Amino acid sequence: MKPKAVTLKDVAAAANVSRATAARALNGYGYVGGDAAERVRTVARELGYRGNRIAQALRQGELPLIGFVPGDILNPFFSQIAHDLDMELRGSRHNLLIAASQEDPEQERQVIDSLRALALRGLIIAPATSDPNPQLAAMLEEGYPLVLIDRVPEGLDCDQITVDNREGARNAVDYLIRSGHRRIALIHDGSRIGTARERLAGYSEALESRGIAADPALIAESPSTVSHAIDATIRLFHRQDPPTALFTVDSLMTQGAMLAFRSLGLSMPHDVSLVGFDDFDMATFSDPQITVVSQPIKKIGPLAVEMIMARIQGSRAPARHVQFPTQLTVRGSVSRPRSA
Amino acid sequence: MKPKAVTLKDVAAAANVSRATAARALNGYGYVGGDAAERVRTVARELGYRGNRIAQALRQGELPLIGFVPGDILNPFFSQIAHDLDMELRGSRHNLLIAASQEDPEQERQVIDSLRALALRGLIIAPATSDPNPQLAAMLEEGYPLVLIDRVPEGLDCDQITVDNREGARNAVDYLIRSGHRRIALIHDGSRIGTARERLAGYSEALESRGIAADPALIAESPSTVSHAIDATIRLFHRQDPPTALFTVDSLMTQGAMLAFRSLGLSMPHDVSLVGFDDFDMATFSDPQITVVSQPIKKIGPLAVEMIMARIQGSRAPARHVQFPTQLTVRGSVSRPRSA
DNA sequence: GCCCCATATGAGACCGGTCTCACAAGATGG
DNA sequence: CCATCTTGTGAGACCGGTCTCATATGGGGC
Repeated sequence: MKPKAVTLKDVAAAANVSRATAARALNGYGYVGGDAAERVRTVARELGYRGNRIAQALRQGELPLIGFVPGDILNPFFSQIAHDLDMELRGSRHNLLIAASQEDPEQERQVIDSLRALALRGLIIAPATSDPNPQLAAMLEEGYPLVLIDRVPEGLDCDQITVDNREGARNAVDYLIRSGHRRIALIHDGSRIGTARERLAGYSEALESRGIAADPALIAESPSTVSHAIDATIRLFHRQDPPTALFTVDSLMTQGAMLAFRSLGLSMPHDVSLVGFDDFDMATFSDPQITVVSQPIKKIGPLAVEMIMARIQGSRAPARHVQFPTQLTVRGSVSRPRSA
Repeated sequence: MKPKAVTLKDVAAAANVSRATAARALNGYGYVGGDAAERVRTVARELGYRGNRIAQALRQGELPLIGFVPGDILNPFFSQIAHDLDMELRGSRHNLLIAASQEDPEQERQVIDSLRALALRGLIIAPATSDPNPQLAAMLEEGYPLVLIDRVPEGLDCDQITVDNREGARNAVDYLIRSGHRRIALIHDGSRIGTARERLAGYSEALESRGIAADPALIAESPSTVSHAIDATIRLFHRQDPPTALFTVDSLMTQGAMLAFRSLGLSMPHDVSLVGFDDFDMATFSDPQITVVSQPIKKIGPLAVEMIMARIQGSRAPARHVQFPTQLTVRGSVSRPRSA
């Protein structure tokens, strides 16, 4: 009941050699006699010797671990990325430590601190806010391997992978306009999360470039949850002069809008058109299927691993800023407005 | 560019005390003079001293890490659990290492091996198969803290959390029978995964207890992916004498069935009834919403943490086998068969 | 036969902490 | 005033590896 793991010393003793020789035999470096090596390997197998990575790490400085700090693993966007990181990292014999920030800056700070104490080789983070972040700045300064995904704090020149939120939103809204809509509503969380801000900006740009005055009454702010989004949608469409189309800035809100339309008895695309940012499974399960701005999620994980590995291997290259374009995935939730 | 983390030695030197005293001051044990302690703490703060958990772990044997080996994090079932584990573990100042087995026994073996080398404090595993598992048996034998969830290898008396798959399936099928169905199809993956087998058993029992002969032609086997399930469903309903109801053993298959029905032009519940095992978001987004057997997913994570922590704290109590009951969540996807 | 070098091996430093133990003071007390 | 106890502190062992360096041995070249 006291497992007492087999150590190198045990193996060395059993094979009648010194720890140094045993280590050489097992790790295959330096000079080792053929039969000594043989003996050590046999004994190690028999004893069930299993190296202690902690000791190795202590000597060499780091554990083969990469940390990932998503906003929330429950979000399919992040669980896809977590999955890809896990797969990709396995190829480099690293393991993945996941600790969600719950989209809370303070929790994020603590989580990062606790991960750093573990002497991970690097961290992949989706920062909870786009406010300047001294903690990350300090790590970057120290040369700590760091890759930011999805969102980026202001003024931090760090390896990062984002998508072109502004353009994606602009395209989506422009598509609605080209379909004949003029009264296009928007739901966003007024959050610190930069992505939402950029999507809002894209919305405004699209309207402006087509000479449509933005109506502040059509812009709703709501926390990013399905139920809040339902409320926000209902409020928007309960007006005497309701919008003919809606653009939602994330998939949770899109789901909320779908449910709200159902309860309002509005049918898509006949009564109302909908475009959401971010693709999600349900978008293809509803009837009609939902037109969305899709992001190349599957490219993010592998690229993040590539970036962090480069840093771990000591690359001092200037920070890479990769911004993926989005793509408008046209499905069935948009048509010309009835009245138009 | 060579961060050269601040070590205890640096702090001790700067505070003009020995490492021993510095350690005592920082960790608050043993005797330390008031002003020495003060000095050490101040210096530590100024230098940005951050303990090295690896060194601590080497001395004390383990890192404050728990490993989690799910089948696949993309599966919402597992991402919910991962999320709960992460949250729950934070309370005990532990971090979560996630490495998916991809439902592959060989990969599982390797993953567990690589996690063990990291000297984690314990492992929470959803075994990929229910075949006897010597690796896990050996770990158990050694007294390694281990908690199994969702599935359990044969002949392993280990802390475990499962749900009553057989009863859940029996209830679901019985519900269909009580709704007047006689020709009830089943799609399962013929997998080694025990849960699927138990659900199949529940299906058979329900039929038998109502005196309905099971028709092998109504039992389809398909890998557990949406697209395979679509094919399987189509094959089942292309028969000259199609079933009037379908029971699917997991949420991916349920989704596949929904899509297949749509493409076949069958409308639920009018043309066909559907009950799925495992609740999922989309089940409430479709029209009609899907009747499912739901599992108390949110209870699993917290309980798993409780169990593993007890083992880590040295509990030698007999293995706990917790089996949660399931609940039939009746929604709108079942009605009396047309013909009946 | 002598020197040099390649090969094989062990001793021991080291990584950064924790912790035991010995020891030096000052306080207590009889 | 000496013995004893309480404090405060440092030296150094230790965790389990890695790795440098010194040493031992044997073969080849001259």
